[in-house]
Parts: sequence; C-alpha cells; structure tokens
Amino acid sequence: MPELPEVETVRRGLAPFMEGRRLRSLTLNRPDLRFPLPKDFRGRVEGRHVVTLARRAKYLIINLESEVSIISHLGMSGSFRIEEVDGDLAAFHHPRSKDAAHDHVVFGMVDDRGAEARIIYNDPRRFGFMDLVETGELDRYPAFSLLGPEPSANMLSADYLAARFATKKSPVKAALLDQRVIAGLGNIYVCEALHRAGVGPERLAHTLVEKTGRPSRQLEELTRAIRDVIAEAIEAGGSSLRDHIQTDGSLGYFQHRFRVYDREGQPCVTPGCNGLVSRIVQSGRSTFHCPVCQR
DNA sequence: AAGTGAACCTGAAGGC
DNA sequence: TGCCTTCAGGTTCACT
Repeated sequence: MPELPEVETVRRGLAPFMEGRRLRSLTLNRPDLRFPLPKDFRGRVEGRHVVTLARRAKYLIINLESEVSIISHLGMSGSFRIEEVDGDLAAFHHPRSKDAAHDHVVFGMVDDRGAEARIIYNDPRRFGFMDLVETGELDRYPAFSLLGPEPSANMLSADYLAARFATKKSPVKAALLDQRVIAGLGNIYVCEALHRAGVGPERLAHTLVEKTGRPSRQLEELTRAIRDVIAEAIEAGGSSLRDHIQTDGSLGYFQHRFRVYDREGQPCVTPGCNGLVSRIVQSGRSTFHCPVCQR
C-alpha cells in the first residue's frame, strides 16, 4: 500500500494531530513488528512534545523534542488512524472498520488545551517497523544512508539516471524499484511511470543510455514521467485530505487514475494505441504494461 | 558482483 | 458453505 505518495499523505494527515502536541502516552500491544520495538521505547518518548513530522522515501519520521526521532516504516499493510478522544469532529472519524487485533502501537496525544487524540498504528502483516534514533544521527541511519534521491524535480535528473543505469543489466523495472537508485518508488508507480514514458518494463536499464553516456530520449521521458506521476499522486492524496483525512494510507483518489496497474486485459489508454494491458511477472512481482506502446 | 527468488505474515478473493 | 490456491502497495537474505 504505502509508496512515497501514500506515506506523504499520511504525514500530512497526522501532522495537525501531532506537531506541537505532547506525546503523553505510548502503548505497545506487542513487543515487535517486523523487528523488536526499540529498547525502552516508552521511557524515551513519553512526555515529549512532537516538533515536526517528516518523511524520507517511504519512511515517516516523528521528530520529538530533545533530539529524539521515531522512524516508522509501514511495510505492506501498515496504516495510521486518528481517534479523537473527546472531539466533536465527526468528519475525522475513520470510514473503515479496522481489526483492533492488529492495533500494535498507540500514541496518546494531548494539546496545550487538554484536547486528546489517539494515533493508532495498525498492521496486519507486520512487515512494518519502528525505530528510535537521535535526530542528529538520522542521516547515518543504516536504511537511510544507502537511499537514492527523492523523485522530486530538483533531486532527480536524466543525467543522474543515465549514470546509474549505464552498467545495469537488470530490467528497467527492477532498476527503478531499487531504493538505492531512486528512493520511494514502488510497484504501482514504477508500472505507471514506465507506461507514461512508453518504455517496456523488460528493457535492460543500460539500453536507455547512449554510448556517449548521455541519457536517451526515452530516459528523459521516463525521468519526467517519474516526477509527474509522483507529484500527481501526492496531489490526489492531498486533495482528499480536505474532507476525509487519509490517515489509513489508502490511495486517496489516485487509484482511479491508474493507466495500467491492476488493469489486466483492459484497453490501453494511450491515444491511438489499440493494445490491451498485460500482466507479467518480473522478479516475483506483477508488472502491468501495454506491449504495443511500451517499447 | 550482480541479479533473481524465497522468506517474513495475514487476509481477501476466486475457483471448485 | 467450505476448502484450497493465489495474490497483495516492501524489504532483506540466501543462493546462483
């Protein structure tokens, strides 16, 4: 579920309920998620104010006062929801009923007027995890130090991708899923970006680089497509924030704009293309693409 | 060294 | 209704 745009949507949804508020209580309903929860987790965060919510790739970062940061990764099925303890803002009530058996971590927040809210982390498959680091050490956090650039406009260029792809013999689909190359793309947005750029998922990454080392026209298209699809997806998640906070990590409204993902057998939407969306498996994961207009 | 596939875990959906 | 198989938005680890 959560690729970069979904995590960013979660960050924006949680921020009003966490930033500037005090984390009064932390409840752990089990000792581990994918990994053991941090040692003395409660003792190190309870009573502290949340300064900011940040995001790096698919990681949510809760910066607390006294230079302590909680790192949260949602894995495949992780989500946050907000329950206002005493509130009258019915609009924020979560639309979907969750299995409380998978409510693993609860952040009890209180603002300076005493208004309370519970931020509840639910994760049936428990592929997610949480960790605790000193804020100044975030850049050295092992999972972060290897990450490639964010796919935002100023961080990602065709020249950069050309340099990374030049010696890569794996299919471009796999190369784009590699978080060391670009941080934050997942299966959905890789499929979507490849389709927008008209690049076949099985193309070997190095074939998108000219002999001179310059990016090919198609690689420039792909770079643009990656930036566009991520920006649009964040926008779509963001727009849904206005009425219903998307703190469940669901796709907001962007799922209605999928051009290939989960559309096997349906007509390709590229103007003038008469192809049908096809599903193949690459390194164990579904790839949706149009064999006619993606080359 | 790089690239592929299995493993981690639960639930939903489809076939019979 | 129920049982079985397949699949799912991610990452890591063990093999070629």
